[in-house]
Amino acid sequence: MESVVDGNGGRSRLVMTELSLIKELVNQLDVHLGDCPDLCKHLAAQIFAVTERSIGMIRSGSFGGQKRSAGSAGLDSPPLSGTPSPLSGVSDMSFKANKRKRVEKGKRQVRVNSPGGGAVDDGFSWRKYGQKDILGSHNPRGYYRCTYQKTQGCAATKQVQRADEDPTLFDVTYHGTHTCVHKTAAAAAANVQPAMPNPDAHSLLQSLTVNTEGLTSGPQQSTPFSFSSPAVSSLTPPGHYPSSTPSTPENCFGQGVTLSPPRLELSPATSDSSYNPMNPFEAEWRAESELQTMVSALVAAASMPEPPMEVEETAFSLDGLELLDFEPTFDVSIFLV
DNA sequence: AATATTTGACCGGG
DNA sequence: CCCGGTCAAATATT
Repeated sequence: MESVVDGNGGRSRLVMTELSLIKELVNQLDVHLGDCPDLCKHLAAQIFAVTERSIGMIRSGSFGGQKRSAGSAGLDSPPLSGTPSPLSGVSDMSFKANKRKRVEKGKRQVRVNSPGGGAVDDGFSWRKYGQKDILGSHNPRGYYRCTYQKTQGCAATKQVQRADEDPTLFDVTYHGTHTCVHKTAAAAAANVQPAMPNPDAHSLLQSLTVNTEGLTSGPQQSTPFSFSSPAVSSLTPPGHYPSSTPSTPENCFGQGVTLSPPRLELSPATSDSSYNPMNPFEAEWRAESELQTMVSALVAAASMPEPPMEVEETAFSLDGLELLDFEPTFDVSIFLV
């Protein structure tokens, strides 16, 4: 690493402050989980808001002085189009000691275990729109988009592919963020006033470990993070967009979801040689995106009557921001009952 | 009838 | 031209 010529460090520090705040809020939430549901909800909402704000800070740019795409900032769909995927598992080499995995921006890859061997339900409703045989893989890859893409302009997408080795395992890659509002979840979040916060929320909280070390000194790579213009445009009903304050997060989790610590596995043998340093801001953004997702899960857990949500542990790490191999891969096991 | 899946065509990037 | 991703017509499901 070279000397960290700041310029972004300031903003980084800001974001870190935000993260610290989140941490603190989580602590409070943890403390009050037992007694006051309302307060908990409030705290959760606050956490969500702060997270959002941080994301906004990162996204609104003004890195090194220039602001990028200020107007179209409302959209939170990462580059959906225009970014191919070098991420494909490819190759038979299973889990080599390949540290840095190349995952495109805005993607979250997880490995899902579906004992039933069948459809994997992650709480969202998807609509399949394609299937492809993938080079080097024995099983085809399924392409899904959010059911509400048409009606709500939700740009979330996922790809599901059965693992070669174990047919009960699925590699799921999520793209984009849900902007839709699942009825059931929405109803739950709106009405349900759980007299007693479900215990699972507590464990979720405990595991919500935000590791901010390494975030301190901002990297110097000053390439402005430019968001390619979202492709949602026309689908999005104007006037109704969670541009800054999504009062109803996409906490549509309903089924049992188990988050386990990030694990390095399955690496695309893509020419790692000439890797282009992933934009550190992008790393931040993605990191926070993960956070947001978890917070959403938290909110969901806190407001749902009796979710079968089991949480083992979730380690969330923000370090590696200066490194290129930031690895936001989560391991998710979904239990269908 | 409306909605979801299947499947080959199509398209764009590398 | 190959490959991964998406479209869309045909088909299946409800």
